[in-house]
Amino acid sequence: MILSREFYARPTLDVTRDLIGKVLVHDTPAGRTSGVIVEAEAYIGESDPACHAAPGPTARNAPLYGPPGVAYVYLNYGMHYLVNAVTELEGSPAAVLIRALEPLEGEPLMRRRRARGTRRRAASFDAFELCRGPGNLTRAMGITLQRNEFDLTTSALRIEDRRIPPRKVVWSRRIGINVGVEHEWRCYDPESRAVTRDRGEGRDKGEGTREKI
DNA sequence: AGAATGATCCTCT
DNA sequence: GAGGATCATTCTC
Repeated sequence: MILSREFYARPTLDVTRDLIGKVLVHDTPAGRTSGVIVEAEAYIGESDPACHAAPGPTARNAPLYGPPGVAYVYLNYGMHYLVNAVTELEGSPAAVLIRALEPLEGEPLMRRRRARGTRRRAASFDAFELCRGPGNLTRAMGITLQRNEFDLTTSALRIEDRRIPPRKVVWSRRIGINVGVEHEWRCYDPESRAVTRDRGEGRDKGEGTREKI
């Protein structure tokens, strides 16, 4: 079942949490790829300095101001496409960045896309490595700027509820930003091997989850 | 363990 | 013309 527009027309943090366990699907001439969302981040409004809407409306961030349930895709660092799902009502700029997936369909195609242009062989990729990180998952799924503003409720790029058993979720600070770091708006399944490894801030908690190999 | 680096290009001032 | 919601690898301490 494809997620409805109403699903996205809610507070962004609710949508972020509820997207964990849903399935991102992309159909292309090369075939279908899909994966279970296990990590996502919320970017909320012009008052969130890390949100692309922070400077006010521009040509690039226009989709954020549009209706919910639409894809916002943009190029980051000159080489990575990042995909977001626009949330909340039209005129209220907010979105959820999809950060990691567990591959479901089209894993061989994902391997080929990830290996393309590199020295690595397609077979050398670990399954959980294919869609770990927002730039990696768009590469594996063949998502480019061309998909910007696509309707996630009807198009070849969509998010479905496939009744995957509920995932455990935890919240943390967002990754890869220097402003708005105080918000714990990153939501992920701590037991998924596809989740981005936590670099950056040292852990000050007594929760010594320092992993050894 | 943490910092630096390079690939690479669209968007806004 | 500067600066990114990155990633993997290579450095330095």
